Amino acid sequence: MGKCEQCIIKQFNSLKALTKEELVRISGCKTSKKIKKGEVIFEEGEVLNGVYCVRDGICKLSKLSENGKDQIVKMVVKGQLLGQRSLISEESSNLQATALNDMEVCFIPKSEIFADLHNNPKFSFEVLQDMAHDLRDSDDIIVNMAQKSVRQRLAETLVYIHKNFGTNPDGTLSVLLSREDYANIVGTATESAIRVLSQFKKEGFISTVGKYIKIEDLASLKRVE
Amino acid sequence: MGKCEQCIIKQFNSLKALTKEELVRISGCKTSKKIKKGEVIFEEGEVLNGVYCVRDGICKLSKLSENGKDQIVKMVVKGQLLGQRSLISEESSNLQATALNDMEVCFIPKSEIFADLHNNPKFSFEVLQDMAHDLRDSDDIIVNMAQKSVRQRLAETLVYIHKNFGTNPDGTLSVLLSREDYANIVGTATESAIRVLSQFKKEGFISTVGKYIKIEDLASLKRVE
DNA sequence: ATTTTAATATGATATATGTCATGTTTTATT
DNA sequence: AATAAAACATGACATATATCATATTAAAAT
Repeated sequence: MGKCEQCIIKQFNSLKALTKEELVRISGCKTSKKIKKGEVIFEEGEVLNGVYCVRDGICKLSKLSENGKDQIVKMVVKGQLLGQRSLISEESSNLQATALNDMEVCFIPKSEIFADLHNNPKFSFEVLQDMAHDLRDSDDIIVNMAQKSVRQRLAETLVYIHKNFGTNPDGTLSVLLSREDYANIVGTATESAIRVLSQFKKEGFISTVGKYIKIEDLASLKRVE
Repeated sequence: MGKCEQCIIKQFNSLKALTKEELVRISGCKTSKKIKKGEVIFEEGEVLNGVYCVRDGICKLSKLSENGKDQIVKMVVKGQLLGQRSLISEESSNLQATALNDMEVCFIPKSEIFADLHNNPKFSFEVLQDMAHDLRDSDDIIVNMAQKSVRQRLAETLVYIHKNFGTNPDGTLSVLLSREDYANIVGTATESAIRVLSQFKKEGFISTVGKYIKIEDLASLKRVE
């Protein structure tokens, strides 16, 4: 099992603020885990006893609505921490985490994180900044949900995924989502998401390579009204 | 001007984690301010040089959407801190704060807050918990926006205001919002908000006393489908 | 007190989106 | 390879909500 002190992944999250000694200590009690595509990492209502540091892959965070739909609230990729919010508020998780492709994560027990949060102000400030950033993102999502059309939201989702999660060598979006996933991000019916994507295809904004989506006209997608 | 060490308000927010000495120091450089109903406390894009501790009154945090509507994302009341997210991320504010009634706030300079965030882990943990809580709320709002009807969202808004901001002696909601405000919370057209509120009145779920709304049947409002 | 302005209310209609049905294609399973 | 099961696609129609128009009422301003 790899050592946290030497792991590059930590550069991308708050763990970078830890000292060498703290990392060695954490390294000693962390557990690595492989998670298969589609597997649930934790469920809504589950009590988390630590955080996950995502070494590879991507997952979705969703919340079941009363109408039976599973609204996707956020996606967490390689480099990011997973479960920090629930850990800090010491409540059970309000979201379910599901792997969107094969993942590799390290689980760090709560006690270790808490120790560092209380002893290393640099670390807790990093976590604070992280959450402040998430909060800003949430505000934007709320405004989009409330004020924009499905067409606009879907266009923005594609642009967001392109920008943040990148593309494969052939230019297709590296994250593979089902039409239902797209619907659950945007907050619409699966059929509506399908229709809008078909429309984007007709308009030449996107193309599809098998199940993968390729953005053909980013500028137009950004301009969608 | 009152002293922070003796102020009861701090019991309701993260400032309670500060030591007596820290409070005395903050007390020395804070400034009190009265804000009239309708006044803007800070604008979207404005750089905040500190946080506000709300001693009295209530304000709305909103974000202007491209379609010209001003989506209300959160309300901040007496006892809470205002502007902490922007302060921590060291970005300009992504939201505008507007007083919903006459307010009394204390402004605490950024340097003081930062000093304590870096030196008092109890304090920074309190702020962390605060933000974790806000994040959870945001998740819920996103799901509601995405999956519930205007009628449901408006019913929930009334229940939320009733529960969190309380009532006047005559039972009316103590927070006075225009129909436009309700529309901007729920993310709908003003006319739609008016229609739904009229409907609630017809159904006997609420009544109105002048501009004030009184909840007559909380159970039914909670059950609105 | 009168006028002006803003807020609330309601009808008529347009539009976006949801729902249901059905067909096709792709992916899994035997 | 054949079958079953998902995922994707599209039409027809229902419904929620937005928009525009126009009253009515309440609050400000003169």
